[in-house]
Amino acid sequence: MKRIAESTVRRLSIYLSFLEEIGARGVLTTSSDDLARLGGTTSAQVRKDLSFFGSFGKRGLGYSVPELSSRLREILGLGNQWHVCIVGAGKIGAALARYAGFFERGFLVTGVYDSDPEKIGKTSGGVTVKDIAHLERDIVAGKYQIGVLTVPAENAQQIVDTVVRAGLKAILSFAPTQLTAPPDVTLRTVNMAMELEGLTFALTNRESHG
Amino acid sequence: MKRIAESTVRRLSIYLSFLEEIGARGVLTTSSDDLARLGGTTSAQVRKDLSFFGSFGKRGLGYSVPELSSRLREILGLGNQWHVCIVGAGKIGAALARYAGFFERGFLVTGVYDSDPEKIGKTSGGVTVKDIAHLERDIVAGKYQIGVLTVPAENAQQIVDTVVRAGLKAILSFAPTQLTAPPDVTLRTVNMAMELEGLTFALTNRESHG
DNA sequence: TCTAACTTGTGAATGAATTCACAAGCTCCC
DNA sequence: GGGAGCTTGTGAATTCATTCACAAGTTAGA
Repeated sequence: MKRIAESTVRRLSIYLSFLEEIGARGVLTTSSDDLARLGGTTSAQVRKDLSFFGSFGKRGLGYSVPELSSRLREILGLGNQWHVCIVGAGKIGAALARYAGFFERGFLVTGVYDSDPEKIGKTSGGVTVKDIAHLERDIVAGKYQIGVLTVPAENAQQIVDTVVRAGLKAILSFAPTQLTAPPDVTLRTVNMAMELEGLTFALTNRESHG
Repeated sequence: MKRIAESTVRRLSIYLSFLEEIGARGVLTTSSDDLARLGGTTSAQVRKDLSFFGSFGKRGLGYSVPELSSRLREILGLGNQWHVCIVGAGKIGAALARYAGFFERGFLVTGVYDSDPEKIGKTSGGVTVKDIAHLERDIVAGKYQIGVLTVPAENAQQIVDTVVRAGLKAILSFAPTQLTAPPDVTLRTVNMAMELEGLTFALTNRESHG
């Protein structure tokens, strides 16, 4: 398969959530134009994005909402359930652990880890907090496919190294620092400071803003 | 000024945080090569990114850490303090409100709003939760330059419309839905579901992963 | 069956971002 | 002062992503 751009995958997510929304309202058919309007893009872009994976529409008619939803879920790997561990039982970790949206999409938060003895053994978002000393062992045992890191910037790289060594291949980090992982590991970082700086940059430099 | 790509701005943020880190350790000089290694990019990319804004280095020698830090802070608009309101006093809103990293970078969370009477009047992250009915008035009064939205997907677009009407020009949303705003408003969305789907896509389709 | 009205799927064209490659400039040391 | 050794800044080349434009396929109705 040809390499797919990250931007394409992001748009597929957007299309899917739109499809699920209109599907729930009973809409049976849609068009690349509809999908584009909601996703803030163009119909050509929608068709090109989908064309990387096959042809799912009918010329003259458009796309079947249930069918395209199901194909997109499959492409995005949402067919099966994924076991997620959260590392760092702070406020954000707790908020994520109990976030219902995850569950709906097939993500099961089945473990929360922390190093603070004060937190270990207590519950966070319906899950008992485990000692981070057991994290590596649990990953090796195959308990998780995805790790979400909500730890301070100082510890983040070391934890990435640990979970990677244990065999985890997918990591989502909320630590405000740049991290590195081997190429066979997918690592995404959400950095709030960076997002805010994107805003202040725009606020400061908008003599001519598109 | 030429239009600057969002990816460039993101990298500037990375460079800055690296510069501040080594600056705190007393390092006085660095090179595009150092900056590249930490930022996960190339030295040519670093120099190109900086070249959009001027020339800050000395050939043969590199960059002065304090000087480049200060120029980047200026470019990113971090010279002045920014007043931030958080809309939605749930778990994530509370976590953000008390996040110290914001303060260090010059972001002051001076207002938290919610529509739930149970929450109004209580404190969240050191700030008293205000009635969302007052939000528009407070923005019009110039209390905030940046809004952070941690509200359910269903309400998000309506709140965007409200704060935009009130004159806010910079919005960071954590709602798991696609939002639209006029072109003179900078809107960034962090969508956890989308990030996780990026991971499951990679996990599912990695017969050949670069 | 034939035509009109649509909408997809996709090569080709364009546009944007990254990488290359090297001249220009700075420092150090003899 | 002059050469060696670095590192920047930047046009040119390349790679990657988006948009264009239209042939091909589908439906509906006469």
